Amino acid sequence: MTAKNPGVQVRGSTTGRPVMVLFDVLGQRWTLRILWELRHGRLNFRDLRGRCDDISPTVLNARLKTLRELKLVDHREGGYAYTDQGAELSRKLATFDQWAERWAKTLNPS
Amino acid sequence: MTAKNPGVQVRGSTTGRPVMVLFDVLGQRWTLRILWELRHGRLNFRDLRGRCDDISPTVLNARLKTLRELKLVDHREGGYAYTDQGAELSRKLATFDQWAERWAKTLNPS
DNA sequence: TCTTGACGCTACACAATATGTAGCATTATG
DNA sequence: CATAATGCTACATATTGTGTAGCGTCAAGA
Repeated sequence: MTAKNPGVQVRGSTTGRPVMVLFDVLGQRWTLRILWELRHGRLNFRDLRGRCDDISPTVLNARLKTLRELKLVDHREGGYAYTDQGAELSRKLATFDQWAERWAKTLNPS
Repeated sequence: MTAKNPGVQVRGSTTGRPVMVLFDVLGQRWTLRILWELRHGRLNFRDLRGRCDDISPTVLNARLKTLRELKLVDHREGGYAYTDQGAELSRKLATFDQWAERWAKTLNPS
């Protein structure tokens, strides 16, 4: 499964519509989690892996490769971090946190 | 892999933090797509399947089951549709569309 | 009362992906 | 040199998804 650029056809869609490309990559296991954990700042491979409950390095590497290709994450001295675009996306993901808290309350009013 | 309620421990996380539950389910293949397609209004199983590029019915059913358990989707006469909570979430997803369009332009300035 | 068709699935064999552990190659440090 | 940290890769096993067939229920028409 290779990440495709938006504008190109993608698994599960014949449109190549950018949002489909995004959903395709976010819908892979661990991608959302990785983006979420990078909010802690630039992290090296092993630290990021630790934050992600010791995800298999095979998968972590595959996801990081995709995220780099899609210019959501970069890799420099010191480790992995958001690009500007990735930071924008992560700000969107951050809003899911508050939403999920409210959602959880209505699900488990306990 | 069963969907767990927020507040309960979840695959890939020891916190049970609600946003992790959300990322867990959104990170399964097809979940984002299914939520996206439901923006067309209430759809029956076969129509929804058609919108999702004829996804395997096995997976569609599994995802719908999870989404119903998490009260993001309901199933009534006429088919599947968002709950109020699901509609809130889908509004968040809708903003990804515009974002992805801009992102695509910077990726492929063509 | 017999089709016929729509619908919501389930079964199942096969294919693709993820997991988990080991460990290699490179670089820096003592 | 030896040691340790880092960024991975290899690989066998386990989990998940795919794709096709088709079943059971219901409702409408002949």
